[in-house]
Amino acid sequence: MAKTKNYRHFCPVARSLEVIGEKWSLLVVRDLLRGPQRFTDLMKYLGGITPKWLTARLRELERAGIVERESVEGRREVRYTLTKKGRDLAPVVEALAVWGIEHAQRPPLPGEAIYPEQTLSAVTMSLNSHRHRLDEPATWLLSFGQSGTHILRYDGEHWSAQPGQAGADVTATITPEDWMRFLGARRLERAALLPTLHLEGEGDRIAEFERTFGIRRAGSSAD
Amino acid sequence: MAKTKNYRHFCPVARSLEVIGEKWSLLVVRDLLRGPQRFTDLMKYLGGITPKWLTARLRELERAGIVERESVEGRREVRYTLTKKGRDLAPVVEALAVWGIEHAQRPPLPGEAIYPEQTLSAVTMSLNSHRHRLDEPATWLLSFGQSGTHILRYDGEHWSAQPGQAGADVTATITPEDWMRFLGARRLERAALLPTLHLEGEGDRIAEFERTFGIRRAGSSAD
DNA sequence: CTGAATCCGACACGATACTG
DNA sequence: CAGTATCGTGTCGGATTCAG
Repeated sequence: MAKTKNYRHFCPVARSLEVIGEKWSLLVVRDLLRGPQRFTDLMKYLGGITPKWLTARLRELERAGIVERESVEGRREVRYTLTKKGRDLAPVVEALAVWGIEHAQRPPLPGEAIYPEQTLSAVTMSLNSHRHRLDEPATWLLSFGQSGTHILRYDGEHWSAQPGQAGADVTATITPEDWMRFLGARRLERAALLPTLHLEGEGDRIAEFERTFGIRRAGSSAD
Repeated sequence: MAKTKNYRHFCPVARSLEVIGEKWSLLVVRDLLRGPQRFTDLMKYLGGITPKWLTARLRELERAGIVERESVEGRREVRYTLTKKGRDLAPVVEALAVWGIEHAQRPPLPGEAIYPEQTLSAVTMSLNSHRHRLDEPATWLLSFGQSGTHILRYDGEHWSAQPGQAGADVTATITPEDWMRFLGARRLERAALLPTLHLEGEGDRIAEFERTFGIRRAGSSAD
């Protein structure tokens, strides 16, 4: 890494890119931002990386003080965690997610790795970044069948997402594939895909959900 | 580009990196964020890029709708400008600059390309990002000898920088090299480098300047 | 002097297989 | 589960050349 990806600029942007500009590096950080992960978890989320390169990236990130490697006592497991330096990369990942949602979306490709937690994390980043507000706190449950359930929550100020279940104001039941297709669509096409979400809840709470995802209203949407 | 830097994830972060994750791409955007530039301007600021790769990156960024190429009527000059899609990358560059200032700084290497405008742009990003405030608006003049003069301005809310001269509250006269060394130093070492700045102005305005650059006070500094 | 194109070598990376 | 090893390909740097 130090060889070719060396800009020799006295510029913090160039310096940052020298550290985390290699292929896969920022995606490793993206996945570790959701919490500690094991080697095979990362392999799964990064779908397509070879073990050789994941090892290489993790070693580099470790040397750079971004990632910490913790061996679980007695077990063969290794947990990778972000240090503070690593967590401080959150704004970078967030900015990339926001830009990607606004300017680089496309429908999912056939056979593409599909992990709802990644998209939900991106959706919350975008909503927080655009300061999207509701009139009151809300809890939305997204049920992806055997791919698990996730909660998208607005606490009156910030948005957050986590795997799990809870009493929800709105429940969406949808396959991961259809969810991706919905997110990958532009506003006008989303209305047509709305039935695939099978929304349940009170009428005005459903309307909030739809507005948040850009149905029938411009501006302040997760696009 | 489309070959190896293709993640096949349905994730906006991965999508963004597919578009602007190649070497040099974001640095081209960094320099165009300060305004339109010609091919040779970019060559200069990117110190080290080969014309072949600058051409390649500009073509890719053009195809991606991030950069626009404008031929100046009658002349051979070509001006490269950012589109809205390109300007929307500002938060990404900003986040990288902030992280780089906080976690990847180092003193300038000998023979390293030195362009004060790049560092000033990064400094304003960092100050704005940390919401660094002064009690009143301020205009600071940085005179780099034959490398030109630059103005760092606080309008009571935001920080900005531009090349040029103006009546200033504080004037610093310093070589670009010493300025880089100052910025590359950690807080404790900066105090020692302070004399190289040759600050002029009223006592309390100078104190503001010093506080902003982390002298004698922790927190809310450009570090 | 500006805005490129061309050839070549180094190494970053992908695909596949294998191991403690 | 958490990696190594081997081999082929693509990306990039360096030097040179070229047309307005």
